Amino acid sequence: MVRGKIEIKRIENLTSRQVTFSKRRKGLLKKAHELSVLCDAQVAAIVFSQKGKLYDYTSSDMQKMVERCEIHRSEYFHSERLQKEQHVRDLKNEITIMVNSIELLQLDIMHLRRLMGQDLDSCSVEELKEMTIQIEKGLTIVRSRKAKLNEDEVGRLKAEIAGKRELLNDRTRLHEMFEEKPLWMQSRNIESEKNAASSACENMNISNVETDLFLGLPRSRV
Amino acid sequence: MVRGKIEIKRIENLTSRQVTFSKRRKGLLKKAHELSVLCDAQVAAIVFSQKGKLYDYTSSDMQKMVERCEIHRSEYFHSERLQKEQHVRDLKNEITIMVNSIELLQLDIMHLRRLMGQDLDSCSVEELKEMTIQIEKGLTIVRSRKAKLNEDEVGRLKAEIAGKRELLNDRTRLHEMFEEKPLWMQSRNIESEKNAASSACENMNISNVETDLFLGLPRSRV
DNA sequence: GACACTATAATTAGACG
DNA sequence: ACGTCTAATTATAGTGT
Repeated sequence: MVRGKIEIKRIENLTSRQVTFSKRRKGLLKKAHELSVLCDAQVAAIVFSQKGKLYDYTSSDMQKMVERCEIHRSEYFHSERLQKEQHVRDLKNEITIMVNSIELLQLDIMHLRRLMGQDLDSCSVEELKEMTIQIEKGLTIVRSRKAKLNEDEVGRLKAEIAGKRELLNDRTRLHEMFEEKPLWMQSRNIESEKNAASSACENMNISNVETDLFLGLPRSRV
Repeated sequence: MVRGKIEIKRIENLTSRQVTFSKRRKGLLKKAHELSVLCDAQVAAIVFSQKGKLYDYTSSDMQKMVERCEIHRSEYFHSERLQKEQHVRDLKNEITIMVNSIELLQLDIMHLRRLMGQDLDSCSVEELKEMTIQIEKGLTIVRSRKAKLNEDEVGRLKAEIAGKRELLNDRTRLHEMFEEKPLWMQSRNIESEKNAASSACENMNISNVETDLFLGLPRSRV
């Protein structure tokens, strides 16, 4: 066999292959380095042995570039991650706050429902006593509010009637001044005045009765 | 100048540098290929020209490895991302449900609060009338519940007293049978019986009065 | 495995087209 | 920008230590 020349195909002899690997690997990395220096280029040469061991050359620019890329990627990844984690934390906080709100509201409702006569099984006599007082207070307030609204309405109606009566008086005086009193006018006016007065009285009585009733016994209203 | 030998440092002449880049680059990639074939190794050689153009060689194993790595990474990234997005969606759904719950609870509370006499300004006379009826129903239920508890208590106490009295009678009879009646025993027992009876009576009276009052006028209790 | 030696193959600088 | 030629350099297969 002529010393030197070989075919480019897998070397079957293990020792020979390992030796060649060592020599040529060194040569490759050297050439990669020479190329990057001579020509000012970015060069990377990476070799894994069959056993998985790594041998490599990377020009400084290449290394910087790869590093920068990695840093960028990991920084972006990291910041995106942090942002999302913060978002999740915010949502969980919101949920916690809501759970608390709901619990408070439910307590509130439970209390109010009991005041309306629901779920009284767990209440003691003392609690029931306290609740009765609270309900009565509420009832008093609702009733007085209703009474006030009714009184306001009565006042408004009275004022309306008073206004009409005055208008009527003015008209009558006007007719007297001109001594023009046709029968129909006289009788009609007196009649309407009577009606207005009595209906106002009726209204007043009704509202008074109602007001009295609101402050009195509930049963007596039926 | 001796033809051939050069120093390993940046070639200043542009043309010369470009020529050398071309020749040596080709040589490097060829050597990378030869190494991978001869020694059955995974080899990658990557070169960027100054203009940013890429020239590379990667042995097939290397390429597969890199591809597999990328696929794995992107699959993992994708699945992680999907999982997190689903989590965020779940949290948002939870919040929506809670917001709805809170709104419903608040409506409930608003109604119940009005029944307890708060925020009545916006209520019409008709609404107030309806509310009064509701409150009275609630009040009746709370009162009858309280009355029932009190009656139960009274029943329990009466039974207790009856039991004690019987026991006392038994003992007295026993003493009569043996004609042993020391003064201290007789007096003490009668006294305790009296106390028990009177306190039970007191309780009964109070509960009767209270029950009557609850069904009567609120004002009359003050 | 690593190193040294050496004959020979392979690469390539410089020049020219 | 690329191919060719040529002399000289460099890399390395085979061998031995």
